[in-house]
Amino acid sequence: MENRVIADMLEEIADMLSIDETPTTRFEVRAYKNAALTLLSIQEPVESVYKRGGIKAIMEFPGIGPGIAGKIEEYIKTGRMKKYDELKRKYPIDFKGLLLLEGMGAKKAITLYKKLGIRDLSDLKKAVESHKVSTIEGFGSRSEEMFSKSMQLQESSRGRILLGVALPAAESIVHDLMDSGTVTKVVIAGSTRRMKETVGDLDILAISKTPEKAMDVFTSMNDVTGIVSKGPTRSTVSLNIGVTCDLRVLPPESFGAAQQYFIGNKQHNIDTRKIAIRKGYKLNEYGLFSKSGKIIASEDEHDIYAKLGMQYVPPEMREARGEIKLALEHKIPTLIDMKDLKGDLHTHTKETDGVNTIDEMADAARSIGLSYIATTNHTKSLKVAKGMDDRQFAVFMKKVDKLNDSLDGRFRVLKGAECDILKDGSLDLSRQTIESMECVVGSVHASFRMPEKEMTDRVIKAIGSGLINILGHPTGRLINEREGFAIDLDRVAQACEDNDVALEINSWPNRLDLNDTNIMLASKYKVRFSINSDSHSTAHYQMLRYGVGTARRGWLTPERVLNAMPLKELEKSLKR
DNA sequence: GCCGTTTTCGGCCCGACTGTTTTCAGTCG
Repeated sequence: MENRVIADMLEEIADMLSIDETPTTRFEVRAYKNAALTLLSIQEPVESVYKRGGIKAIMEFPGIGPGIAGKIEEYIKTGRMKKYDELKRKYPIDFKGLLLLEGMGAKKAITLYKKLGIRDLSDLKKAVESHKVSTIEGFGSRSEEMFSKSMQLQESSRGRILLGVALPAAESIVHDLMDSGTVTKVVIAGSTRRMKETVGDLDILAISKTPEKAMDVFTSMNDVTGIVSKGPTRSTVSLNIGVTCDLRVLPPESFGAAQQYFIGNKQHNIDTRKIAIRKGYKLNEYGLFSKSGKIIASEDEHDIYAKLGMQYVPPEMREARGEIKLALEHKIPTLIDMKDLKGDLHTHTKETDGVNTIDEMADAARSIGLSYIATTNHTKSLKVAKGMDDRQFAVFMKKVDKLNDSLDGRFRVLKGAECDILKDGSLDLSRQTIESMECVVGSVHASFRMPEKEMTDRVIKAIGSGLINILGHPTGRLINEREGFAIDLDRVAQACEDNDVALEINSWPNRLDLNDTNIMLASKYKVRFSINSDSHSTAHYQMLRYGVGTARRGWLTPERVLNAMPLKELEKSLKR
């Protein structure tokens, strides 16, 4: 059972309690919401926490006390939660679906249910189409329009877009604004800035002497499909990629505070504000203020953290996963950065399903500042990708030798393969072929649907073979397309530690596998990680930044990253 | 309902915008 299930129930309890608001329920509502947030942020299923340490162990988590822990226990034991059921009988509403809509909160949802019997999105759609919603007190034609627009947007985008779509889009907006000369400073904020794997909307912050003109540029960009709202300080547009984008124009003196505030995430901000309060300050999006209202810091984010006695927190870490404590202790690690990458250990060529020659791949890698790559074509069982057999690899490796000779030490191509880990855990090439290679990625590409134990045993057998250097895309998930396969990552990471095998962070925006939380989980073991592009063309190297972003979200330092090593050191490390 | 470097009672993050009002509730980030 996923923690999300229980978190959703707690969230709904909060929604339903919020309707009969009294001074006491107001904070009860907040307590349930906080507990839901906590559940979403913990990696271990709360069910196994409970099995291990009972109700006491659940109460260890912040925001979960005896009341809510008791309800979680009840749900784990009986599959029901009395309080939830009682409230739900009173309000049989699909809060989760309805509250995704712009301008819809719990109170409006309940009003719509009481007056019109609306329980879910399809009810609401009918009511909006027949203009019944605007007959209700407190709702007007604008509300109707907004709900209608929001439902359409949701249908077309189904929520969130990939970072690989969001970041280039945000960068292009930044570029357009700078180019127009209407802004003097502009930055990306929000989950895009935190390099979250999916993004629900874009946030851009700017300083402008001519806000109206900046907003004109913003709302008339090519990619804009509609204007949701437009004002001098804030405008929102819909983009053709299926999400909305906010532009906020800010006074220069509060640009730092605004960044701190709009980069988020929400819980990180709340925690930071609490630190401010403890110090007798007040923190908001305009600055850090003393009790008397004197500005302590505001122009520069770094100053704000410093004045709070904290180390600067890189945006990718701002997820309320313990970074606040580290910042207070001045123990924020120096995270891996793009410039730390010396090479790329997972690339393909036209011999299999790539589009470029090995010469072109090497050349492109060198031109972005890398000093080596491993060429890792697919193996024979992956027929769709024209996987190669032992004989074909022998021929190809001669070509690589020749290329390396001609490069004369200016760049190095390591011979390798992305070798399929077959159903029984054996490898898709002969031992002899693999032993003649320098860097081998082992990957699961078929028979995904195995029970967890079987899959874990399969992968661990490959790790223990002493023949692979890197476990490729370890969970096999495809964001918004396919769940990862069932695998016990603790056991896999332990096996990697024992056999000196690195775990891949695959940089494809629809993979990002391992993801941030799995990186944190695996980091408990003495394993290295390899941030690879899995390039199938020279253009794909640019995806490395998504892998690096994900590694930073997982708090990785360069020392833990295999391909942050200089070539000499790497070669030693790859010896099997 | 949760929580404790002013604590086991009395607080709980905060400001702005929107639509619908005529002074504000609800929603959002």
